[in-house]
Amino acid sequence: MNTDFVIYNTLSRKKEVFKPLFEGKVGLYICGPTVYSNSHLGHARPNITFDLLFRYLTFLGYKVRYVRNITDVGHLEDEVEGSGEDKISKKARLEQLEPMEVVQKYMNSFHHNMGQLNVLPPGIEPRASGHIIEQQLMIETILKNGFGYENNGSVYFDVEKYNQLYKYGKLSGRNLDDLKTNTRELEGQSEKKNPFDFALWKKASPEHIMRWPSKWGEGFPGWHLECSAMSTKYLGEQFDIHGGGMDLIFPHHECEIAQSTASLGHETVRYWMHNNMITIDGQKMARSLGNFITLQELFTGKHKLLKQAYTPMTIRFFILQAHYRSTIDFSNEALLASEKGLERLMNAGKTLDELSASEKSTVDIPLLKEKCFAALSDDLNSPIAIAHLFDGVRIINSVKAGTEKISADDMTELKSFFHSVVFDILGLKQEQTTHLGESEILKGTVELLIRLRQEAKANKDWATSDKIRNELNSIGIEMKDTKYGVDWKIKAPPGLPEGEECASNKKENFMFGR
RNA sequence: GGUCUCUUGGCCGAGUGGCUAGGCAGCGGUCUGCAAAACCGUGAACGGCGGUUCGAAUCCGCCAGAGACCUCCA
Repeated sequence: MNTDFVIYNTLSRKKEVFKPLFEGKVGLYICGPTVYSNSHLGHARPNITFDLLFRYLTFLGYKVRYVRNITDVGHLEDEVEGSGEDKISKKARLEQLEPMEVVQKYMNSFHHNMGQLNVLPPGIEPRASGHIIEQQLMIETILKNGFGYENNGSVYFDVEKYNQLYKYGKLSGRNLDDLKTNTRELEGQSEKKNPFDFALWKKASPEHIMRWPSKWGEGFPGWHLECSAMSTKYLGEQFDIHGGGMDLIFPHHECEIAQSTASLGHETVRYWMHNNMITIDGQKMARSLGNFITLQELFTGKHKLLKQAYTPMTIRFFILQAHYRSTIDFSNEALLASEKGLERLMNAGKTLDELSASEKSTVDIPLLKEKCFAALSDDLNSPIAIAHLFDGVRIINSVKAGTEKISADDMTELKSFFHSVVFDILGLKQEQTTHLGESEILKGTVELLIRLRQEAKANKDWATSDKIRNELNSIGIEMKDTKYGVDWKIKAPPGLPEGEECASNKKENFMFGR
């Protein structure tokens, strides 16, 4: 493979050939979650996108230092003086928990969900709360360099001053004049020189429970500082790639650039990558908009918008079927299409192991492979790569059917290619179909019925065998004869109103016979 | 209001100045006692109006619609 790996750099708004700072090594920093509630479908997107990036870089032979932070200090909900309260402490009050208990709970839940989605853990997962000193030191440097000012126990970044030497707004394509006219004036911003200045350190009000001592008084770090401090600590004063959601471009990443530049005198990030949003009815899915579906809800089907449960791999495949810089619109139809498509892809993987080789190939495996990797190297074009995989699926099935032939060498090549792309790079996996909550009694009963039906079939007693299948179907158990045996699953029980909690689509691929 | 992006067949989604995206659904077939599944094959699209061009869905302009950011957000 000689193709260059090209990535879209938000900073230049162009695709650029990726050249790491140090030969063979990549420093990668991803903005992780703020852990104050369960992860939703929207969170799956950056994590899967950058998991794909990490996996692909690794596949290309790079040694990747992969850092993804956990925000556990809490960003301010608003800046209204006196009522400033961060998300984590607010949640803590509601749930009567220690802030760190909340953090732990949702961090665990996040890790669990990521594991289900087969998202690989980063090499370093630093927490903002564990890097207060680093953040304070950075503030001191920024103050020393003249880009910040202290007022009433809080420290702010002086954007105007910064803009005189550097350009504030280069990542998001803004200029300060526009910001001056368009930044909303919020109440109680009298501490700031300008409304677009942002906090580096914020004085904690008496009721604020997350607080640390500092030379400016008790308080907590500003919202953007942790990423600047921690990325520098673990990846150095300059590193290759920084990723995150598009909604973080402004102000979060813009502020990061300003902070890093103000303290170091130069920028730290070489390539900025941003994933687009998941939409629902055409609108961004977000916690603040209340239109989100948690991953847990998706996996269990317990949400009023869900017609059924979707497995983690279906979600992963759904996300990979769109390019990361496009929006994807959520719908049951789209997810169902992904579920079916994924099944087809995975079945082909199994079929691949059953193929027999011929003298010569009638199919072009090297070309397939080349096209697929070209797509991945073109700014991680996973939908195109998947389209080529489906060409591979057709080849596999056609060879199986005898309408195409494949040589032994090509078959080895195809197997290795298929395995690399599907499992190692796209990070898909064969899902263990489990019986979520289904009782052993039910399982035993269905197995008994299957056995009775097999016997009826053996006797060509079609009346009985159809009766068993049809009546099970009418009470909500679907039975299918496959070439490997009998496949059954519980489908949505009839008569349940839309959105009612039900054990729909708990897939049970119990293979009976053979 | 400012900045930016998008508008593709029934649905989801790629891509491109002339050459099949792909998946799902539909349709036709193979297989099967039947059904389903599986597999093979297949029709169908580029918001509207102008312009540039031998040729535009792809480039430019205008219009319409949708969205993102401008406050926390993945």
